[in-house]
Amino acid sequence: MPSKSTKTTAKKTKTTKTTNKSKVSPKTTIKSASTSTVKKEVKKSVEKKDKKITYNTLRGMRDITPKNGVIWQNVYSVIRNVSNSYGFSYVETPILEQANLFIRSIGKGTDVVDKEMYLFEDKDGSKVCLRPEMTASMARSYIENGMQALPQPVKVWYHGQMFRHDRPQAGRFRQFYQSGCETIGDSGPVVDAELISVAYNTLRDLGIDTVVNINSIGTLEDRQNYIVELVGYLRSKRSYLSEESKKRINKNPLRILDSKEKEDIEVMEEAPQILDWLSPESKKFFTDVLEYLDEAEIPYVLNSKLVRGLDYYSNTVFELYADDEEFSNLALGGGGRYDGLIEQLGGQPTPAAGFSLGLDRVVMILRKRQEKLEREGQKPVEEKKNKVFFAQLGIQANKKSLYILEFLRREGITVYHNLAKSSLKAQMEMANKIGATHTLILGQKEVQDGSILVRNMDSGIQEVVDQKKIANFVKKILQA
RNA sequence: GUGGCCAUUGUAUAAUGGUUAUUACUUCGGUUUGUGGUACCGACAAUACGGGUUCAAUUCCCGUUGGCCACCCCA
Repeated sequence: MPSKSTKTTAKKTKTTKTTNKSKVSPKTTIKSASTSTVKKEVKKSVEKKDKKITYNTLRGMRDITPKNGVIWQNVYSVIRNVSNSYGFSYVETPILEQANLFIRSIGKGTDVVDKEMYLFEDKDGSKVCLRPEMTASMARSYIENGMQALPQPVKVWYHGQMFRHDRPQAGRFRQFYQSGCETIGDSGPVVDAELISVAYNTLRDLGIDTVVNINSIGTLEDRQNYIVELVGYLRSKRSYLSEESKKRINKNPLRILDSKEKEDIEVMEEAPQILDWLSPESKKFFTDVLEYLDEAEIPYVLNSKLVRGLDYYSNTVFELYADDEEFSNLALGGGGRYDGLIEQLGGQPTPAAGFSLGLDRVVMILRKRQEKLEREGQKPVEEKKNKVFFAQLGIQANKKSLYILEFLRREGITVYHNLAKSSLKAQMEMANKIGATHTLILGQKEVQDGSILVRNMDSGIQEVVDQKKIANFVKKILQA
């Protein structure tokens, strides 16, 4: 990870440096404004000439490097397995969308739309934006592709980059990765519970135990009634609220519920609870969801202050937090039901629910844990396995190498190699560095014999193996 | 968007208002030709950018950019 700042260095060459020094050397002691300006201008031009232009990632964006690649692939693989086994189909949608899609669905007045969207004009003047989340895109895709004609509900999963112009922070980036599931076309509470179960178990399979925070914000009608009541209460306590929350009374009163300000927390203790304002149907729905969770043995906490910032949610809302003090402030995922969204975006009235996981945060936790283990001297699991390196020597062997590698690959065998190196010594060094337990050596002699030399890197014992039998021989090594 | 801390090679570091900016690791090459781990030799590689103060700035000051962290918000 970038523990240090990115280096955007303009690299001066040595020659530049020396020229600079001599140009600015104190020999020239004549004090005159004009000469010193001239000196500086000369210095500038010399420097600029030799400066290498370097490029770096934009703020809040980052590379996934080979060092972290393994862990990301592992995360993807777990997500794929879990999502597929619950019957979700893989989908993708474009990163660039019409801006209005998000403005209408997420809602004006939310920070995501008002402050954080990567919004710009396309060449034809239309407003487009980098997607800040996936649910609206998926709803659009459902309508546009006529998925109401598919057996309902349509269950999909995805992963991809989202963009929000936020100030970067621990576990927060401007380009961030989300993976999630959406179930569109079924209004049953079991759908909500299943989604929570998928989210919960995905994280559990990755080795992260979580606690589900859950709440119901009812239907739009429930919520409107509640907001009237809440605003009334807040106005009566206005003078006790924080400055920030005073502004929120009109703009976004629900947000005051989860404020972290001391004053606000005190005021909110007496505030009306949304659960008391749910219609009987909403209440029933919520208790049903909870019963499913109980049966599934998924740990959850009722959190009446959980509201979530996107307008399209209705009834169930939830967030998952790591059951680990070190990371307890970061939501690893969240979601909820959004029964009104498809209709709002121009489709048939269609119930739906979904969740997404913040993969950057998941990876961050996994990486920190791995680093901790490494500090304690434990080898990563990967390095404990047997690894095979292939080395070649001489032109004939070198030319034959690609054939052998492909032959082994078809047998499902992974071999590390560096065909660009010619000296055996250099290849042995490399084999050692990557932690190979065995090295296959193909030289002039072996090409003629139709054999391959197999060296055990620990014992140094070498065996001559017939090329025809090499695949099975290597398989045995890798299985051991 | 607001605030705090920070910025020297790929990584981790040392030093200084004034000769060639330290050291280690990594990378690359070598210590004679078909054998790695150790040892030895060598090479590449940095003061984020812009401006100011100064005879002289990597060092002091300001701005910008970026990083870390918190708020806001969210995943």
